[in-house]
Amino acid sequence: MSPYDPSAFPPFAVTVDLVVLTVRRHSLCALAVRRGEAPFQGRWALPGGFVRADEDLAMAAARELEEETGLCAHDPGTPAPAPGNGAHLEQLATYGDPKRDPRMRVVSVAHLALAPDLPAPKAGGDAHSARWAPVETFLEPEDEETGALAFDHAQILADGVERARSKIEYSSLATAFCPTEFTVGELRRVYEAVWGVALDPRNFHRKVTGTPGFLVPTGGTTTRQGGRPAQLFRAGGATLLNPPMLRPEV
Amino acid sequence: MSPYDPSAFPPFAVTVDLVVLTVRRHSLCALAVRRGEAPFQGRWALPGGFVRADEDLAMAAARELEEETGLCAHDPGTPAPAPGNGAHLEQLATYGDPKRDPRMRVVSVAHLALAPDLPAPKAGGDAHSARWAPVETFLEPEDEETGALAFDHAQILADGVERARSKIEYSSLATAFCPTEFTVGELRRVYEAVWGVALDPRNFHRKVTGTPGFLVPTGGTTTRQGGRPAQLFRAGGATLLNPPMLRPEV
DNA sequence: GATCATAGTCGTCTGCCTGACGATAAACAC
DNA sequence: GTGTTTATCGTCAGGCAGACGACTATGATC
Repeated sequence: MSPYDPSAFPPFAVTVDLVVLTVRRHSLCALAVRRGEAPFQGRWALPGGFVRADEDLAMAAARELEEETGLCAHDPGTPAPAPGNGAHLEQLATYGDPKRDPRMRVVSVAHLALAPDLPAPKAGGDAHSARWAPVETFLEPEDEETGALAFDHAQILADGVERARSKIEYSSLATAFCPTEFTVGELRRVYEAVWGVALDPRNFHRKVTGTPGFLVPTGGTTTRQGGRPAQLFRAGGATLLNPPMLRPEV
Repeated sequence: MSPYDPSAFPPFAVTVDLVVLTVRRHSLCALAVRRGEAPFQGRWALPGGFVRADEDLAMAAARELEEETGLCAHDPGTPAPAPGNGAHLEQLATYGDPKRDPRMRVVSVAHLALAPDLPAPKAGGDAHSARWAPVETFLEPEDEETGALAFDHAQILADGVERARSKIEYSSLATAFCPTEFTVGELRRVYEAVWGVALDPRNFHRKVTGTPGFLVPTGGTTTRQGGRPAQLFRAGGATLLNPPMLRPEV
């Protein structure tokens, strides 16, 4: 058989699913929407939807992200085009188990989005409601009310969280969780929330301010955390952290 | 519109494409097949094919890999089930530009395979011939005879090479390029070929033998490289290298 | 068989980075 | 003012990497 005979290929649906992460109240939170229809009706799921016929995968992910959160995605590498409401968006992995959707063959291209803390989420079209919750809520569903995520979304979320946890080690990705201007302490609390550990403020300060191009001071200061006023920084041009930030053992 | 209405989704074809890498004669080589039909007839391309209706993505990639090379893929994390002809296989990324295939909407889930040096490749079903060539041959197509890869395969190959280059820094992945038993020098030549740099033999030896669980001596020695006989090792259980192997600055 | 070339292996030294932690500074609450 | 909180600077010891010397064990060559 010719592998490109248009009449011979099996029919697939292609969707994008989003792992949208943010840091709220010192914990790493993910966005979930409640499913309004079968299967898994009433269960929580990752936001997502079909890729349209004329749409790139990244475009589809950015569109879904905007529909669900109002965030404007920007490609990694380029500085945020719309300061304040931009989000980091990157492809995560693709999930295509034949049985992952009971109705039909669906291949889902999962994307990972990282955003600063946001106002209350707005529900998307196919969801009765949406909410932020700590990732453990979905990954260790002890909570009777929440339950496990629909489809294979728990696996997708776990993969997205793991990607975020490892990528902030060697890149400036953690700044995607911060507003345009932020203090060293705020950035440290991002690392602490994502990794679930406590970091030494003095060593962290030395590391991030000593890495050329990582942080650029804006000149301003803030006292919004209480205590002594802290310098404000913006993310510098450096995207790779070399040597990396070391994640403490366990 | 309901995002899961089966009558509403646009038709997609889903393929897997393979970036198969090996180290031959001190250089990093990729497998390419010559296209036997339009479009890009006669041009070199990455091996690949359609995902079947009842097939997982990883299964499809493993099947294509076996068809093209005879290699038996094994999941990362588990030791090679078939010593000598096993290959590391992992998902790379998914490419879905609407115009990437001029005939129809094709989403390709690219996979990365790493294999020890192999005998001459055998041609797959849809290819007139297949060959190994240094990755630069395809990425910097100065060679008139070879030309650029078909479709977006140059980008896929570049992404696969970059994945391999970065992943051997912090994992034991480089052993996937080696036969079951290998010497420290052979492993070092893998790093040198993949990174295109020269490494200090003494510091490299100290690093790999000093990392617990990375290498386990088999007791044997070999002299196949000439010079003093070298100890033979197998890959140990450790899959992560902490601290990582440092890639020298360009 | 002596010499040479090649590769492998063990050590040494120096500089950089990290982790642990003391000390000081600048705000706010009372 | 005193206490609390957070930010920032400094010091010190240990670990690791880069540079490189030294020695070992083989095959090739004369």
